[in-house]
Amino acid sequence: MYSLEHLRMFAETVETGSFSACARKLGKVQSAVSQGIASLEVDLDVELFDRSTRKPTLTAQGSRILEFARSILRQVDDLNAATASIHHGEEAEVRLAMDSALALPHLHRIFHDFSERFPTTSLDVASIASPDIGSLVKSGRVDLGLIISEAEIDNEVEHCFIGNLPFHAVCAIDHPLAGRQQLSMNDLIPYRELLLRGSEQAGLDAFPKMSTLAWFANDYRTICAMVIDGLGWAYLPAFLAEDWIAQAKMQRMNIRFDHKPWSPPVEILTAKETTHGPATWWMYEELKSLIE
Amino acid sequence: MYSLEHLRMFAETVETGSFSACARKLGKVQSAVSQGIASLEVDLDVELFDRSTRKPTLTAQGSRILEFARSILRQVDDLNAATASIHHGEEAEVRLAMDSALALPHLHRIFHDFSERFPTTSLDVASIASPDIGSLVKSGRVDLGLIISEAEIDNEVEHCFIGNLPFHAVCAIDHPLAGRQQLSMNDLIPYRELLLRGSEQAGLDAFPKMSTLAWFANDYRTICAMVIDGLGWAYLPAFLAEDWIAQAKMQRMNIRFDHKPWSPPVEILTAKETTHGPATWWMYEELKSLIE
DNA sequence: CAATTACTATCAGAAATCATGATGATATTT
DNA sequence: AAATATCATCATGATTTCTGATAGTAATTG
Repeated sequence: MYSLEHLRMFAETVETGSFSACARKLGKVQSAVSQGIASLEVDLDVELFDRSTRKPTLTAQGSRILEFARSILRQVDDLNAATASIHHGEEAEVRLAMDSALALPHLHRIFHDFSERFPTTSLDVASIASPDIGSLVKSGRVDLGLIISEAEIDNEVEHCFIGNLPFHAVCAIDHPLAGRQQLSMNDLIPYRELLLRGSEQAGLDAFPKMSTLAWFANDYRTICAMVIDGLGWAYLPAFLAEDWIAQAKMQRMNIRFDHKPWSPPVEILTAKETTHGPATWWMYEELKSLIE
Repeated sequence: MYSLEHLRMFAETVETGSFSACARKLGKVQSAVSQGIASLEVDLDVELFDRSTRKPTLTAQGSRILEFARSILRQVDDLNAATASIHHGEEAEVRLAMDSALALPHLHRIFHDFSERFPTTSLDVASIASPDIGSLVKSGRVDLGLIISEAEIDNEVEHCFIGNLPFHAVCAIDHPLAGRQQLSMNDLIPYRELLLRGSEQAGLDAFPKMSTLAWFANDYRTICAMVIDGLGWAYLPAFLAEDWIAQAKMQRMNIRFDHKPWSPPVEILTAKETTHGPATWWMYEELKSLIE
């Protein structure tokens, strides 16, 4: 039966172009490679190289086998990377629950870096409304939570303030409130407000309800779509709203009591008294720089 | 260094639940498996099984490694399938050039069957206008050609007639010719006709040019889009046109001299005096039944 | 409860595999 | 023409793997 060493010899010979060079590279003797390839050829009953020329050249069949051999060796590298990862105490998986309002462009940069730094650790991202995330962290079903803070602080989980996320009040371009200047709270009351609400603690809303009539969704993308459809007005994360404002799909509202964009605090949640591995820790540190 | 046998032992032990069962299945002795797994654990420096219980149970680390091991073994199976394929004389690749007018639904069934019967042989499908295919077959750049016949027969390639493909004359729903009854050839002349034309032999058109003004494309999908856009009328394969007619994007023209759908012959081309492998041969046979 | 069965770990020797270094043949470079 | 580099082959030694025996342990059975 052929072994991984045989496949490695084969691939390396193709790479370097000669048995001798392959042997040097793999720290073996030339005859070892020569015999190794020969025995691989016997095992597979396939002639891999044409030895009639100066340097052994791949046969058509050999190049077909080569693809498979390389593929196997890549997987072996992955396996070795995984064991190295285990030795460094890295987790098999990092589970992150985050509010969809926080899907900032910079987040994708962080995810990308994560994939390079911890290639064998998988990342499980759940997009969940902020109010629901605390209990997930508390129960250990996720490692990290990324939320827009609630009014009260839950002492059973660790909080880390990382900045404020500006929100804009927006409505559709043809909404009755669209053109109006200096809106007061009273002006808003008659119009439907679209709010984020978690599924678990229905009463605990992160945002103040201003209008008498409110509709709820548990995802900012849904709210976004509803605003564009003219179903109501809402506070949306500035980075989300600005895209749509630029496309003239929605419009910022001119509200008298919003001198500056309303910017609720953003926090990372972790369970207390839990030991996290380096990947979770790394992610935690990176998320601290999520906002600007 | 661990070997494929080690990985196989590991995977099989997990599968069967015990070292002994694994040994029976792999035709070894129990102690060989016991030692094999132990040496794998030393090589990786990872404890794969928890031996404290009755039957060895995977550790968390073990299950992480297992995924990689299984993946490697799957690839090894693929490599072995490829060598078996080589031994059966199967080709690494079958190259098919076909007219886009012949992308019948049944063709996908044939491709699917091909992938199951020749899993390690790849298929290269080029969508090329019929007039250009002959020379590709002749020069050996493709193994099989699937064309709508030209008037004259090229004696340097092998022809196999497999049926007739009905064409409908169609135009856009709002085209001037759309509603008219009993169109004669003279009625068509003033309106732009959209024709298929190959890039190589520009003069050799498979279809008669009726209108004074004609536009050309080398792909029926393009012509389809042009008809829908109202750029002209065309003969389209019935199976293609019917989809769009059902969606009221185009309309069949009522032409006096077309009592029945115009149905040019369809042929398979192969190079003369070439030896093809079983995969090409199989494809050839299947394509014979392409047209019902 | 004792006997049986099925399992794993360990060990020493046999068997197989693999690596080494030397040698000869051939092709390329100097 | 000499020097250099390559590959195949071979006998030997090193290493790994397999085997069969033995012993210990947990579950099952009568």
